[in-house]
Amino acid sequence: MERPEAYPITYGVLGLLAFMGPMSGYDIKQLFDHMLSPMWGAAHSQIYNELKRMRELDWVEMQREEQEARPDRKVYSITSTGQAALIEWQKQPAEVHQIRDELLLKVMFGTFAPPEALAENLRKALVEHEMRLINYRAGLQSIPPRVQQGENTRRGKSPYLPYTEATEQAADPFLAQITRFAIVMEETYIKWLHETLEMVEHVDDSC
Amino acid sequence: MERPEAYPITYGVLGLLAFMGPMSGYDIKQLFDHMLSPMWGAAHSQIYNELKRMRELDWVEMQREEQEARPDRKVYSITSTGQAALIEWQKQPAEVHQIRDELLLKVMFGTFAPPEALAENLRKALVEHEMRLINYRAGLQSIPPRVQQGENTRRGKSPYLPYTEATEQAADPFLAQITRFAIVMEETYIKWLHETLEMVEHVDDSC
DNA sequence: TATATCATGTAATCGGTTACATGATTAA
DNA sequence: TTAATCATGTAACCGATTACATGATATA
Repeated sequence: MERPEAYPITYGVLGLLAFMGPMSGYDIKQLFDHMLSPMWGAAHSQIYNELKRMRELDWVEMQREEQEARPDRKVYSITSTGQAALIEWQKQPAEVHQIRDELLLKVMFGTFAPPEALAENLRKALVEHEMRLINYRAGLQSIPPRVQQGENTRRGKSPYLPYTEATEQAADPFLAQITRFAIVMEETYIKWLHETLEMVEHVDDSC
Repeated sequence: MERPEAYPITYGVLGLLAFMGPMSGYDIKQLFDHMLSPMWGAAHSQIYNELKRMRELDWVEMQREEQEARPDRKVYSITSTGQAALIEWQKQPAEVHQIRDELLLKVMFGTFAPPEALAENLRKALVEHEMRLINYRAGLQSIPPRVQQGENTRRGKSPYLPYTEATEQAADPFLAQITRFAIVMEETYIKWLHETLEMVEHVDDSC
């Protein structure tokens, strides 16, 4: 079997360009951190790599935007080839998710942990996940002001959502559903962390 | 800062040796697939790499077990240096979990998906996650018969769990808690998949 | 004064996956 | 007869992270 020329992260960047309209690598990094953090993470260096890859594939094109006293912005937009690639990707089966959570390993081997050390790790995770939950609840939907909606934007160009006043008014239902995912998963995780912390603290007591 | 000489996967293998007693690389791979799948995955090649790494660190030692008509088994056991490393790891802060789920990317950019393609992916994920749930419910606890419990096993060697009849009788509480994690997360995921599938099918109807 | 933001890239490293390699036994 | 299981490893590749590199402006 041939190696694929693109990867999930590639389509993450491509999807953002299709969804939000033309923007720079820097903008994409911001959006990745704000919108895609519950699904996929990326360092800025990787985003620039993917943009390079996609230019070679003719999935995106670049226009230089000159600025005084700052480095020029390179604004990328999706091409029709890119649009087709995005749809093609949607037709392919998705790789099933594999968790890689170090905290779970530490809990699994909790027998070998000083209880206070494990409790400390659980509390740290609680803080982190509660912060995430707050952020998701505050609304992943709100689009950062920097990125303008161009004519390539989802609202005018979606090939599959019918154009009605309802869909025009409402926030994107898929984005809403992703936000919901992030929220319910964080809630479940947090509840479990509380349970686990209680368990660890009880073991601590009985010593 | 220095690069660490070991990684989560390293401690996954080390933890299994501490928890279950001495075993071969092949056994470890089986256990990884059966016990650690909700936390971390590993190819067999990587497990052999980690064993090599840990031998160099003196965290494990190897004894050859000769067999007729089959390749010799190399049985690894944790050393006292390894025990110390495992405890040291528990004292270090854990990296916070980052999700990388391709299906979520596809849902996020669902506007660009032919509805039937997205629905198909959601149904495939439902089957997969429901199978996982069944497996987790059936009991991750049940230890495969191949691996014997040696004297290095958790029940006799846990430095932090007091030796009582209660803990002796009960399954390991940490393992139970991991099983619980796997179950509640799968349940939440599945519920969300149903919701999302319904949404996608309704959009489909309105066309 | 010092950190954060804006803005784009390259280089080095490495964990993790896939493919390659071998070969006997056993169950469908 | 085909595939799975037992059993261990090496080699190639690559996605992803970290560090290196530059430099102006604005805010604390």
